[in-house]
Amino acid sequence: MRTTLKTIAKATGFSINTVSRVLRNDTRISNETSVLIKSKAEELGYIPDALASSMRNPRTKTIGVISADLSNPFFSEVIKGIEEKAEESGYQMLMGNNEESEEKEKHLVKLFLSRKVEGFIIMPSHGKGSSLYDFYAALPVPYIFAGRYIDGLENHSVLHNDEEGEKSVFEYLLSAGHRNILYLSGPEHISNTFDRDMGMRKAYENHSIAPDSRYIFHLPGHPEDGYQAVNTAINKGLPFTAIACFNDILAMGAMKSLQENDLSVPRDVEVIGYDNLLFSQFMQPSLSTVDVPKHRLGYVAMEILENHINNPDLDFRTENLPVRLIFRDSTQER
Amino acid sequence: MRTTLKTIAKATGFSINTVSRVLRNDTRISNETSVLIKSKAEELGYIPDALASSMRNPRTKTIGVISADLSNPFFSEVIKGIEEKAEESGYQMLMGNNEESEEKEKHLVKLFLSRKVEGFIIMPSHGKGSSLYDFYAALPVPYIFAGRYIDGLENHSVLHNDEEGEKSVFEYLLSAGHRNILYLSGPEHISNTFDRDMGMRKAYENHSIAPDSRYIFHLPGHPEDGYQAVNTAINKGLPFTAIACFNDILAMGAMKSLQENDLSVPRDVEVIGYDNLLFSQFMQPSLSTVDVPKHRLGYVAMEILENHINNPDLDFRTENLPVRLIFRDSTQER
DNA sequence: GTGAAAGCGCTAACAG
DNA sequence: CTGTTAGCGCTTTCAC
Repeated sequence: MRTTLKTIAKATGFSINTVSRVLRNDTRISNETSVLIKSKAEELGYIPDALASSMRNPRTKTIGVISADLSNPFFSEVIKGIEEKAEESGYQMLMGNNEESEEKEKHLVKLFLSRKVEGFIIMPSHGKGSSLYDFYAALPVPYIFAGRYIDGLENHSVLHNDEEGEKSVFEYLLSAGHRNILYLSGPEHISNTFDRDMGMRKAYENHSIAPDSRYIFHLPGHPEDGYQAVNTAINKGLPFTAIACFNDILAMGAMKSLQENDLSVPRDVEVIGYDNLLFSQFMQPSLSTVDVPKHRLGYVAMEILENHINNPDLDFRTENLPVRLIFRDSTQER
Repeated sequence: MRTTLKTIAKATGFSINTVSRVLRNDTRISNETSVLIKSKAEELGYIPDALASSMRNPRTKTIGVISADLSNPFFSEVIKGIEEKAEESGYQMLMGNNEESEEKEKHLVKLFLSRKVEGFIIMPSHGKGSSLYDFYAALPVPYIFAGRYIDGLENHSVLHNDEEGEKSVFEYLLSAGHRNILYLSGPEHISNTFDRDMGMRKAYENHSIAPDSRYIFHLPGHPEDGYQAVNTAINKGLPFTAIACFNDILAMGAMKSLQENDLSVPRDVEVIGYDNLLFSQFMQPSLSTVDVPKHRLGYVAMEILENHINNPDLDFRTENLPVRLIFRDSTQER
């Protein structure tokens, strides 16, 4: 039989209640009693039943974290940030993977709700034209979207200024004189793609140039996609002198294609990634990229969530973290 | 007020019990009743309280997953494998990070136990000379160590044949004629380092050569460590023609140093990594490495854990997954 | 087929 | 300072 408060109560002669109070460090308990009960609890290997406790005390100290893909290094950095703050605040994480499916995401949220999580941090699978607007709007607990947003629920998001980030990339490339820039963009159903495309367009506008749609690829974002896209461009005879990528992983694939085609980076082609993943500084040549504060994104999301948990009436508002273009060896400028 | 079984019972005129039965798809319920109650539950937005349910029904369908570092791409692949099988089996994951500390690990295990997890998958922070032997040996639920083991609890582990893996690396290098091989090994407190060092030694033995301790570095395993170690070797004037690394991340740093020192890979120096992380095939030159079945490791660990949860009397036994040396462009052989 | 009653382990409210 | 009582939401046992 598992040791419960009852076991300890019987063993010490006190009431269950007193034992409970001692173990929660409640006031108004004599020191002797406290010491006695605590040592007995230790002796019996008492493990509190957090589930039973949550039945009376609604604070489960648990949050739900749902990401698109646990194995993606971008998300895992974010999750680490979440974990760090959660741990500091005494929260535990229930984790799941939406596998880029809205159905799966909804299912997980329900499951976690059933487990009485006090709030959610979600990296939603779909943002633009999400079918989950109503679902989220009706959620009984606070929720924060990290790194992405859902149309109409922008105020629940912590973002990293995607528009500015991509704009700075194209400002650099256009100012450097490039006129044939391959743009390996992201999947169209997420907000990041939308915002970065917007940044790209604004940069073109500033230079009074119309972007050429033949140069824009919307890709899932894996290394092979970048590799294929660049191969395709080369085979089609599409001339280009620069490549802007939606993420470092695409850039990795793109560089591979360039190398195989004997195009030198940055002499023949300048390449810029996005995200600043750890490995990007170790590539050959090292990758110029937009630094996204991944760890901080997660940390801040948890900070905000906790704030909302503790202050249910607080209004939600969008938080937008700054990004920064970092020059390394894959660009002329350094 | 939250919708409970009671709410639905009141609304339909049935007893709480009947409602509970219907919602659990228990037998002996008339079809009419079932349909009526289910539609009412849907209408009222009923969310089952999994915590209350667990009080009577000990199956919480939750496991605890503790890893050394969520942001490490190796672990995140493993975790994805765990997640996949867990999801298939209807399990949820409570996740935490031991930050390479045994104290933190123990604390997390207790916390999760309190949450009534049915079992654990752990990537322990320390293996050789762990102080947690007694603690684990007394755990009231099944537990599996993934990728590492703790002395004396080897039978609780799913491993990837570390000794064989490193042996194959050194067999290749020694057979290719290398006699000055830099070995950037891992931290001494984990089992992987111990086993791989053993593999290295056996390979040397096969060739009747004594390994030179000046060539062996035990490092934490970050890119900077590899970078520094190779710089140090070069500055000391230590001659070498090959580098074997404990992981791809170290290899990444090592290659950077080589490139800065105008040493050509693989012409001047052959480099071999370990783990076969995604990015290793996209490095320049692409990295020869030992492929570790990371995803499978997690998947199998969860399979085994589930088996033990369902069959408490089952004996634990070590599972050892095969690894394979993959030749790419950082070695002469391809 | 359905209901009444008991109880999982804990905490809160009240009493003394 | 400590004990008694009630009840969180659910499932189980035993009736009918």
